[in-house]
Amino acid sequence: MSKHQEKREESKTLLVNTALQLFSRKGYDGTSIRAIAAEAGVSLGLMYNYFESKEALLLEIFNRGNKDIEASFAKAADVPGAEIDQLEQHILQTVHLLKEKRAFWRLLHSLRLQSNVLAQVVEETNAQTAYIEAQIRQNLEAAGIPSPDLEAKLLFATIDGIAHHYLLLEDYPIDGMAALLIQKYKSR
Amino acid sequence: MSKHQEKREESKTLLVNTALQLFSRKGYDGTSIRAIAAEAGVSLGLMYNYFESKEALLLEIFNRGNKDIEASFAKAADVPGAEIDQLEQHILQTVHLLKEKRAFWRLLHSLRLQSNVLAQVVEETNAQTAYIEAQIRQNLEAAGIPSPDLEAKLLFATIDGIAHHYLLLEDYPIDGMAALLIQKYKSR
Amino acid sequence: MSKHQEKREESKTLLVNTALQLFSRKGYDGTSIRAIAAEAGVSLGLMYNYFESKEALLLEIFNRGNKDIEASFAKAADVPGAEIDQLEQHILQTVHLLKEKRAFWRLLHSLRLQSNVLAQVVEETNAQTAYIEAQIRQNLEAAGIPSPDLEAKLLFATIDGIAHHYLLLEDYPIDGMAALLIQKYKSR
Amino acid sequence: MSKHQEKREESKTLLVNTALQLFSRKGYDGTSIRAIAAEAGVSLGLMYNYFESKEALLLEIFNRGNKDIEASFAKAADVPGAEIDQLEQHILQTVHLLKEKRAFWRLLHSLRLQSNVLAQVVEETNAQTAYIEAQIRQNLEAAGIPSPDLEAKLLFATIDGIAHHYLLLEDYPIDGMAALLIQKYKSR
DNA sequence: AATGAATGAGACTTCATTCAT
DNA sequence: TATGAATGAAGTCTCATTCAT
Repeated sequence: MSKHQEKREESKTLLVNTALQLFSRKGYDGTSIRAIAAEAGVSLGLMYNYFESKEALLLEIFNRGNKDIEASFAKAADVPGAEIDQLEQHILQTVHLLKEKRAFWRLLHSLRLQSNVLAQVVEETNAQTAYIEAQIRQNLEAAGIPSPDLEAKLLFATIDGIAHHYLLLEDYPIDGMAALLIQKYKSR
Repeated sequence: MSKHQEKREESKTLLVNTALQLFSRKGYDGTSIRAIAAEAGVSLGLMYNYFESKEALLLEIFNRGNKDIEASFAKAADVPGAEIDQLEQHILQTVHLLKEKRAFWRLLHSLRLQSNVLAQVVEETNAQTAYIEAQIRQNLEAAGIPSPDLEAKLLFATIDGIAHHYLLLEDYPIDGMAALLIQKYKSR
Repeated sequence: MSKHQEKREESKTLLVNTALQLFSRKGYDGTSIRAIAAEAGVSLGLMYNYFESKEALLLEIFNRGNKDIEASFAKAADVPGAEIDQLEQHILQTVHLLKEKRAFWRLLHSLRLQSNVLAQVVEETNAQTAYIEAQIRQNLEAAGIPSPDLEAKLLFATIDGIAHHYLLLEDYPIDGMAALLIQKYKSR
Repeated sequence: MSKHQEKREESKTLLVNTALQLFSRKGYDGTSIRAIAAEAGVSLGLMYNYFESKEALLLEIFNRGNKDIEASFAKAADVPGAEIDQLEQHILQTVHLLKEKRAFWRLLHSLRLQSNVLAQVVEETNAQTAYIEAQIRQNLEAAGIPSPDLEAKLLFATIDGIAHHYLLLEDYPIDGMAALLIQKYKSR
């Protein structure tokens, strides 16, 4: 990669990260391009050298975020083990990601119900979501649990609910919650 | 009630309901006053005869919504029964409310993470939320379940997660989810 | 005058007086029809039964105010006396009117430079103004003062300046100012 | 100064001057941002790149105007001479300023009685006003004139009245007025 | 005559986006 | 590439005025 491309990549990453922080804190509509540029310490117009529009910037945030998630889960999926252990791994992995990418998850959860802003983004995230749910279902099925479909949905909803509360509240005991949830599945 | 007051109340309710539908579908920021007026079939300025601002309109939506919720749960709380039965009642009641006031819940869930628009509204809803969680904890405690605090948080997160998915997706099997959840608590 | 007409006149006067107070305090542009109606304790629409528009109401205020001024000066003009005494009378009369109709004068002075609001009103007041100045000039001329034209303009400007400061400031020593001004003309 | 800063300053000054002309002609409330932009030949939104609000633009007009006045009087104050000559200088200086900055003075006089729009602006101008009056009083006192306080107020009111009439009327003989006024003080 | 609900033009302001430098 | 001045559509809100009751 040339010096030039490196610098380009650096600026892009700076803008993406700055935008993510602001979108997460103030919301997508509540964050202006000007504010992002100011916070990043670059000029207003620079953003348009890298992104076609505000929405394209958001899209890039999601692309990178999704890539991170995928990578994280892909790594976890390679670990062999009993189905229940895989569920445990999934839960712990989710908690880990939530903590590490809190801003991204906040943004995702805050935009999930705003269909106006995000046809394309929601598509992709829904696909990922469906995939995760399918994996959970397979694990439950393999573990011989009855009505694995509803059970998968239930576990998924529970994880999502915990995530949402963690993102919403300060001092949410997410580790305790994860441990309790895992224990419930182990004790069956 | 005078003719004028009747008309007033009618217009207010029309605006509140129209705004709720649009806020729920397009988001608060994505819905303009003009759009609300057009959808309601009234003039642009009418809203300002009844509400001080767009935010005041939102506040009224929440006031009415919170009143509905309170009334619904107050009625349910009177029903005596074993603690587990009360949990069952609470879950069924929540499902009932979700179905009946889908638009309101969508709005609430979509705004929960937007700290910019909502100091006051969030306050009140959080208070209600905390109260519900406390009730769940009491029930769990009375039923002799260990670590009732985390358990309450877990049940609450699960219900919230189910609600969120119901609000997010078409054709979510919420009744099946509720039944499965109830069964889990009954079988302990 | 019929009972009906009396009541009509009463309502009109109430609106005129209320509007005068508010226009004087908050300015013409800063006072809404709604505010006038509220302050007068009548309905918003009532005003339009008596006045064609907000501007027509202002016009009526000026008509009545001008009538008062005219009457006051007409009475004073009848008093015979030396020319200097007539100047004294004029000054004292003006001070008297300023105190008695402070709100009206404030309104007049605040609108005199706003050509946008008031073609018609300014016309009439200017006519009166010219007439008063002419009278002053005649008196000065009769008293044998040189360049009576400029002198009249000067005295007029002085009186107007005193009036303006009286209307602008709290606790302006207008009586002392009048006495000093009179003394200057007497001592010539 | 950079190219950007130059352009910035140019646009700011263009807007300030255009706004001053329009405010002076049509009044502050009677002049819309759209009208200012159109008259200046720029876009509607440009103003907001330089001023926070319409009121901030007005404030800038006053800041620049006050600076001009201060500079003008500061220069005059340095000239030594008898007290009466200083009064003469003050009067001539005022006339000069009135002619040179007619629009600004018209605006000032038209806003002086509108307490609603102007807390901050009026403050500063009042301070300047008080200072000028105090200087007049000192001169009169030094010249041995009795009741210098009232005399200062009288002279100040006279100058203000002349200014007001000059600003109000076309073809006002302000030079003749100034000469006459000066002569009165010289002949004592 | 009196009421006040309803209207809609127009005001101020924001902000994503363009483009000359 | 980087800058930031400039644009103008669109948003919220105000208010004089109309009109059915």
